[in-house]
Amino acid sequence: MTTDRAASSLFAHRLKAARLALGISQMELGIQAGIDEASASARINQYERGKHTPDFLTVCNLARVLCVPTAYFYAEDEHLAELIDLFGHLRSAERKTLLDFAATLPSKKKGGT
Amino acid sequence: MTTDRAASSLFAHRLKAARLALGISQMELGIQAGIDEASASARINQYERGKHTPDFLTVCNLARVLCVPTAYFYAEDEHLAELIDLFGHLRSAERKTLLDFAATLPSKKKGGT
DNA sequence: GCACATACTAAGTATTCCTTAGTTCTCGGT
DNA sequence: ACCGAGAACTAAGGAATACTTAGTATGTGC
Repeated sequence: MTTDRAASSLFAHRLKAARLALGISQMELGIQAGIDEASASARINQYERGKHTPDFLTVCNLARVLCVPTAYFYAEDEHLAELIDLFGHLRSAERKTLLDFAATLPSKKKGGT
Repeated sequence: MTTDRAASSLFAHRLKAARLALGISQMELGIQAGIDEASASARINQYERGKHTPDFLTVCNLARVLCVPTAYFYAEDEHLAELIDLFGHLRSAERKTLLDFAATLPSKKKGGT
């Protein structure tokens, strides 16, 4: 399993991908996320290179700037990452519809009652 | 918005809920997640009370024990948390089905093409 | 009351992050 | 080729946070 090794780079990878999708610089991302202008560039770079990991509040701010749910950064499964991203762009009614549909699908185990 | 305040307790809340759903003690959860027996109880308690936050690798281990995707702990939206949990119990084929269905739903903005 | 399991906490040590100050890389203009 | 500007990237130390240890509280059955 690559879970251990991937753990340190998963967040970094998703952060960089989301930033490039928006087409802004590391410094700009940091500033818009509320980081001091003097350290924004260094910090975002450290995050994207996997050198350091931000605390949860910072991740929330980054997610807001990048227009993805916070959970997106922690999705190990690629399909799950996409699903979370899509969910973030839905209205309340469609979110409910999606959830209801998911509940109808057969689960792997724990058949329930 | 309660995003800021919730940030510190969101992980704690979801961790406790998932542990209780499994019906194991704080110490047992910690031990099964690979934490030293001597500090497992204290650490899990600190996590559930929002006193401290574990690093990403530890979160992955906790998720494995608790049978939820890692991203589940970071879902701000309650519906999203449920969706992630359901996704975790699906087989590969059903995951794809769910993702395809999500893609058919109308998105909030950025109508795109 | 006692014994045991579980939950919880304070405090010091250990570890990690944030800030600062800078270097390297890339590219467009001349 | 050279220069300048913006972007990416890095080392190192001070600042902040988590982990370990040791112990206290709470609840339950005997």
